[in-house]
This record gives sequence, structure tokens and C-alpha cells, in this order.
Amino acid sequence: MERKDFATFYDHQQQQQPGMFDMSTSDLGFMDLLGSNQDFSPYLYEMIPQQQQQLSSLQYPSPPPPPPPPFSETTSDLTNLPATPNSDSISSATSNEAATDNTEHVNNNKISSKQDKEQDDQKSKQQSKSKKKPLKKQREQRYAFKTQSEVDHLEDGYRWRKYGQKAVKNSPFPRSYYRCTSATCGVKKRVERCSDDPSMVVTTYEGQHTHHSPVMTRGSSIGMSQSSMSHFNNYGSMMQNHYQQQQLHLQQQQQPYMYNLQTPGNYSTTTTTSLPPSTAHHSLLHDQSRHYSTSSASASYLRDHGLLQDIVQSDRRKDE
DNA sequence: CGAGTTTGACCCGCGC
DNA sequence: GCGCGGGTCAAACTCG
Repeated sequence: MERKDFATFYDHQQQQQPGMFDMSTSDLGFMDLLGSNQDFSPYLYEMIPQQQQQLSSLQYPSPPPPPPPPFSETTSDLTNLPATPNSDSISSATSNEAATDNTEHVNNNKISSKQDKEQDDQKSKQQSKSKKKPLKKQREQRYAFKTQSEVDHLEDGYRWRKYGQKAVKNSPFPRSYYRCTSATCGVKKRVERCSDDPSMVVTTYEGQHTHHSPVMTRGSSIGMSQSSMSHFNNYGSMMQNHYQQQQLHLQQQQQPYMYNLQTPGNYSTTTTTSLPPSTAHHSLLHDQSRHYSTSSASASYLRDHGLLQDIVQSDRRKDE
């Protein structure tokens, strides 16, 4: 079975619009960058239409698993980025905090008596009066990856707890909601299958991990090197670098190269890349040599994270 | 028994 | 205002 990974990036800072996160249709076969106004936006906005077309016609490799969202540290590139234009609406509260507040309100309604509920309603009315424009809930930055896989929930080195599942409109496949099991980490991810192509799994990460992967923290067990860890920590930079690579290769009009990587899991991987054989092959072999000897599924996925270098952003969605 | 999953109910935002 | 769809909660359940 073939398996290909693609990535999509969203601008969570902007108000979510219906269909904005619909990744199930037209963008198969490449990764999208949806106007992230953090790391990737400068490249995004500088992209000319012709380049967009070229990019969208390419297939980009990223063998299993879909890479985890960036690990957040105080020294992270992502956290040092300038504030976004929309970031002033809610100054310090993250979307998770907002969600928590909201949750508390919901729970109060469930537990409290009818009288209490009315009081809550009155409170909320008063709040809405005092605030002319209710603050819109902001979301963490989102990173979505399309992965051709038989299994829905792909291992990425982190531990996830499923907290919901919903039927998706116009799709026979449900969407599953996961939260990072770490108490201090509010990262979420959604997993759903493309209705158009059931072999494609769309995994959307929201937020940044505030901790290392539970697999990687015991890194010696799987041989995760320091340089590998830095890939996670500097995810944004990686994306930039990869985009620059792609731009260069587009200019050079290189032919894509095909690689076939057998994995010990439920699938094998066929990777198409426009990277030179030396580069891409080195990436694969490098990771294989590091992780291939392990027997766990997680490790078999993790060994491929090095191909994050191969991820490239493509054209901006029109419906933004 | 703790951790994770399932699932129905609920809330919220948005479009009409 | 209403209905719809997305997202979340939490009790019940399963599993190791």
C-alpha cells in the first residue's frame, strides 16, 4: 500500500470561516499554506501565481508519520515571532484558556439549578452589554497533514486522548478529536478521512506542545539524536528552509525522484520528491539507520520525521 | 484501578 | 430568531 504525506497550514489567528478548513477536496497531492502570518507568511505572500501553479502540480514527500506540531520552547523561533495583526483582540488568553472558561460555564449550567442558570444568563447578558464587541475566540496555530494511510490515528510520538467524534457533513467518515495527554499541554488534533479519497487521512494539529514527546524524552531508547530534536523545536524554520529549497529546485526545473520505502507498519511508503537524490536519499537512510531497528510502531513512524525538510508550502487558498 | 474510548447532549458561531 | 454544523463535555464503558 502506498502512503504519502502532505501538510496544510492554517492561519488560526484569523476568524475561521466555513469551508476554510475543508481540506478534503481540491488540494490533494500537495501541501497548503493558508496564510500563516507567522513563520511562513513572508514566503506565502511573495509567491507569484506561476510559482503557485508549479508548486501545486508537484507532489511532496513526507513519509510516515505526519510530523508533530512544533514543540514550544521559550527559545523557539515560533514563539519569538512578531505579533499578528489580529492578536490584539485577546491579549493574553489562549484559545485553550478561552475554551476552559467556556467549559466551566457550560458545566455550571449543567450542574446548577434553573435559578442559577437564569442568573448565569443575566450575567452573560450583563457581560454582553458591557462588552460591545464580544471577543472572538482565537485558535492556536494549526498544522494539517494529509496522509495516505489505512489507519486513521497515526502515531507521531506524542500521546493523545480522544475526546470526541463527530460525523462530518458530506462525508461518510467521522472526524475524531484528540487532546495531548500531558496535563500542561493543550495541543489538540483532529483526524478525519477525505471523503473524496478515503485512503487519505487529514490530521490537523492545533497548538504547540509544551513538552517533549514522551517517546523522545526517553530518546535514548529510540536513538533520537539532538539534531533530530531540533527539527521539532524549529519546525517553522524547517518549513521555511524547505520552501526555499523548493523554490530553488523549481528554478532548476529538476525532475522529481521516486523513492519507495518499506515500513514495518501497516503500510509502505512511496515518496515523490523534487529533491536531488542525494539529498532525499540521505534523509531517508539517515533516519532509517537511526530508528529502523526498533520494533515499536511509534519508532517506525518517528524515524521519518527527518523528511520534514521536504515539506513545502504551496499556494494560498482562495477562500481565505 | 487508571487510562483511554465511546457517544449522546450541549454550546457556540455563522448564515439565512 | 432559527437551524445547521463544528467543537467540546462528561458519564458510561472498555481494556490492560
